[in-house]
Amino acid sequence: MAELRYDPNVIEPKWRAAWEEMDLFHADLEGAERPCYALVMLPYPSGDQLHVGHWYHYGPADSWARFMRMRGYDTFEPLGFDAFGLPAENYAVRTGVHPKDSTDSNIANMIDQLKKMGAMWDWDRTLKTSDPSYYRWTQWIFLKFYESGLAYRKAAPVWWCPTDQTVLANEQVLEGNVCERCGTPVEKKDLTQWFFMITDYVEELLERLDDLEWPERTKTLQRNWIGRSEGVEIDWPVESTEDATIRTFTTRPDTIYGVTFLALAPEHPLVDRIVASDLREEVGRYRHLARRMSDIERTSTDKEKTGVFTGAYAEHPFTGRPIPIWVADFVLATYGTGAIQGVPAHDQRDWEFATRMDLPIVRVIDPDDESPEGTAYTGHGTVVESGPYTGMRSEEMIPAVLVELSHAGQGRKAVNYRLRDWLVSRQRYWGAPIPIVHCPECGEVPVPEEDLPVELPYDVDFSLGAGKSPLERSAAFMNVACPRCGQAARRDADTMDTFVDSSWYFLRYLDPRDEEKPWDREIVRKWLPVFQYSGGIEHAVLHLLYARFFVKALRDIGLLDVDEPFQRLFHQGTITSGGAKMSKSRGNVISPDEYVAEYGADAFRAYLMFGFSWWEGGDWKAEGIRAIAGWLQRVWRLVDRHAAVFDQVEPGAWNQWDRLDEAGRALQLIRHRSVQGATGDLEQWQFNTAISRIMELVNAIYHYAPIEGETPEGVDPGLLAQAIDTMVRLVGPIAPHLAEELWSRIGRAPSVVGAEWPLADPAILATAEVTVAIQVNGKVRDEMRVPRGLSNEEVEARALAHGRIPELLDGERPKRVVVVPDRLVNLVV
RNA sequence: GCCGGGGUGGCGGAACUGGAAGACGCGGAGGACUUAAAAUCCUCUGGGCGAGAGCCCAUGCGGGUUCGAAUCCCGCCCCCGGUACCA
Repeated sequence: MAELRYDPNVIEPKWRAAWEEMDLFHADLEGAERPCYALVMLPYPSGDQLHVGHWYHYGPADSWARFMRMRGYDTFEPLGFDAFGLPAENYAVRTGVHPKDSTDSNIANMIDQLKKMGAMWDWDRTLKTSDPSYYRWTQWIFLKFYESGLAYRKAAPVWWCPTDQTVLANEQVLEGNVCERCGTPVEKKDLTQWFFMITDYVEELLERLDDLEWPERTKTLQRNWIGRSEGVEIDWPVESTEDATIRTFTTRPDTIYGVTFLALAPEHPLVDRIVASDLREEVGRYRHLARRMSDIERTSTDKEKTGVFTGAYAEHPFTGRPIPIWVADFVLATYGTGAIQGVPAHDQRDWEFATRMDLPIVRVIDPDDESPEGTAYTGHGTVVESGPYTGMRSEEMIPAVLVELSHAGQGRKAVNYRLRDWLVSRQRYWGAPIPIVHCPECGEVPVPEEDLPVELPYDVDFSLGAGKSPLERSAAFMNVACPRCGQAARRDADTMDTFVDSSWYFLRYLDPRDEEKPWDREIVRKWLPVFQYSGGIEHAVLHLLYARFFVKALRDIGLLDVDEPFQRLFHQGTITSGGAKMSKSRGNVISPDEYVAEYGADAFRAYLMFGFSWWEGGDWKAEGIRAIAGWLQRVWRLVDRHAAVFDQVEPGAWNQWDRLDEAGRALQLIRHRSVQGATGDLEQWQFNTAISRIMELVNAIYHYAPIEGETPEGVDPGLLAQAIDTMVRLVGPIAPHLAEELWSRIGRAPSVVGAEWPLADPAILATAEVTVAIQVNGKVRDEMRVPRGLSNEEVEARALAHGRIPELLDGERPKRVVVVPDRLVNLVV
C-alpha cells in the first residue's frame, strides 16, 4: 500500500482560509482581560520577495504569540508597514515610478506573501506610515512637540550626504563618517534644521533602562550611545585679556597639577579675543584649514596631532602659574565646553600633542604598578607633586579638588552627554511633511490641527536638486495663506525622518481607523507597555531610543499614562549563507519561496526554530529543513495511524496514573516532562529546545504504541489518546497548519488556536524514581535508582552498599560525603 | 584602543544556581520489512586503550579555587558585534 503522506500544499491554504472565515485573529481590545501585546518591529516594504530574515523573525514571534494565546492570554498581534523612506524615492528617481505607487504595490505584494506564513496577524488593524490617515497624526504629534518646545529649528553644522542629498541624524552616520544608507562619505554643512529635544530626557532615558527586561547588551549599547560622563568644569582666567575665562571640562580633576597647556577647539568663540596680535594670522590660517578639512580627515585616529599657539596664557587656579593656550583640532567644539585642560602625563591624546609641540610633561600620579614608559598613565594611583594633595589617593583627590574649586568660584560639578538633539528634517519628498508655514510677517506658524493632514502632493518632480526638498518645486504645495494673518506664505519644504513615523506606530495599531484622535487613552493604558517586543539589535540606539523618548514626551504633554513603550525586548539572530550576510551583490541569498513551495510554511518555520538558537542565528543548511519536514511527516503518521483510538475514548476521560502499568507510566512521565520543558522554553523563546522536548514525546508515543504491525497488548487507549492530544496541542504554535489538520483528524472542532495549553502535573513529575550518580573522588563509578526526595543519610548508606562501590572503596571509610539531592553522591576517600 | 557577546563531537546545537558533558536533530553504521530499491520502523554512534568487566583523555590555550568546573578566578589566543580624539 502506498504510504499516505500529508501534503502541506493542500492543508496549509485550506486552514488559512478557514481561519479567515472564522475571523479568529481579530482581537477584542476593550474586552480583553489578560492583554498580551505581541509586537514585532514593522517591516519596510521593499520590492523584493520576503527573505529568510523576515521568516526568521516573524515566524517564531508568531509561534510565541500562539503559545500565549493557548495559555489564555488575550493576544494582540498586529503588523503594519514602515512605508516612507528613501529607497522608494531613489527608485522613483531611477525609474520614474511614483513612490506612492511602488510602495502601495510592494505592500500588497508583501501582504500576500506574509499571509502564507500562517501567522495570527490582525489585518483589520494594519497600517502604513505613508497613509495620510496615519501621517496626519505624525504631524499632529509634531505640533504637540512644537507647542511644548520639544521641536525647534536652529542653524547647526549637520551631517550632509551628497548622494542622498539630505541631512542625516547623528545616529545615521556610521563609522568612518559614511552615510548609513549608501556608504558615501558625509560632510558637515551649516543648515537650518528641525530638531527634537531628546536631550531633555537624557537622564530618564538612562535611569529607566534599569527597569526594562531587555538584553543587557542592548541596554549597554543605549548607555554608551547616551554617553553620560560626570566631571568638573574649571574656569581658567586668561591673563592679559580682561574678563576672558576659558571653561574646560574634565573627568580627572585629580590631575590638575599636571596641566601644562589648555587647548581650544578651532571653532571656539574665545579664540579671536585672546589671540596675540603677532599670531593672529597664523591662528586664523589654522582655523580656516580645520574648517575646510573634512571630518574624516580631522577625526582620523592615526592622524598626527596638530595645533597652533595663541600667544595667550591662562592662570592656573591652584598654582597661579601661566598655562599656554593652544588651538587644536582634536578638541571637539560640540562636546563638553569645547576646551580642554592638557595633562600629557595622564592622557594619551594630550601626551601625543605635548610630545609633538614640545610641551612639558608633568607626572602627578604614581602608578600602582609598573607601567610602561613613553606613554600616558591613565589609571589611578598616589598623587605626587600636587601641593597639599601630595600623598593622597587620586580617587580621593577628585572630590577635594571640587570643593576647593567651588569655594574659589572657579569650578563646579558637571555632567556631559554624547547624545545630541535629534535632527528630524529631511530634504526629501517621500516622508511626512513638516506641518509648519513660514510667513514673512509672522515667522514660523504651525498648521492648525483642523487643517491636518498636510498632504503630500502627488505630482512632483523628485529628481535630486541642490540640497532642497523636491517639494520646494511644487508651487501648489508651497504657496499657502498664512494661517495666522492670511498673507501669502510658504510651507516648510522638508519632511520628517522616517524614524519619527516608527516612534509611535505601536500606539496607532490599537485603533488605526480612528479619525478623531491618534489613540484611545484608555485602551493604550490597558495595552501598554508592550508585553513583548522583538526585532533586530541594529535598532538598539535608533528606533528603540526614539520610541522611548516619544512615549515620555507624550506622557509629559499629557497624552499618555505610560513611561516606557516596551517592557520586554528580544532580538533575533541573523541567518547567514555560506558564512556571510545574505546580499544580492554576493549572490548568496536564500529564497524562502522555493523551500516553502516544496516543504510548506510549517516546515520552513519549524526549521528556522529548530535548527538554530533563535538568539544567535547561524548559517543556512538545506539538510535541516528536510530533517524537520521529515519529522512533521512522522508526527502526521503517528496521528494518522492512531486517530481511531479517539473513537474508543471519551475526550478528557484519560486514564489515571495509579491504573497505569510500567510502560504507561513511562509515557505519562515523559508527557508531563515534555509539557513542562516546552512551556518553559517557549516562554524564553528557546524554540530549538522546546521542539526537542516535543520530539521526545513523539518518540515516546512511538515507543509505547508502534505504528507498524499489531498494536501491542496492554496499550491503554485513554493514555494513548491523551498523549496524542497533548502532542497536537504542543505542535500548535510550532506548525500551526499541521496541528490544525491533526486537531480535526482526532475529531475536534476547529480551532486548535483556541485550545488550552496543557499543564504539567508536578505531583506526577515528583512521584518518579530518580537515578542518582555515585561518584568516588569526583569520578562517576556507578548509579542507582532511588525514590525521589530520599534523605541524604539514606542516599549515602545505599551508595556505600551499592553494586561495586564497596569493592572500589576497598574497606576504606569516606573522609567526606557530598550529596546533591536527587542527583548524585560523591564519596571522597 | 575601549565596551559587549562568543569559542563544546563529522555538522546544527543542549547542559538548572558549580553536580553524570554532548539532550534533540542531521550525517554515519547495522538490523527489520521488501524479489529489490525507495519510504518507514528499530538499535548503535565524542576520542583512545582493552577479549571483556572496565580504564584513560576530552568543552580555544596555560594556570588556579573546589569533594566536583563547559560554568567561578587569573593570564593568553582567536572570532563576531558596537564604538572611536567624548576630555
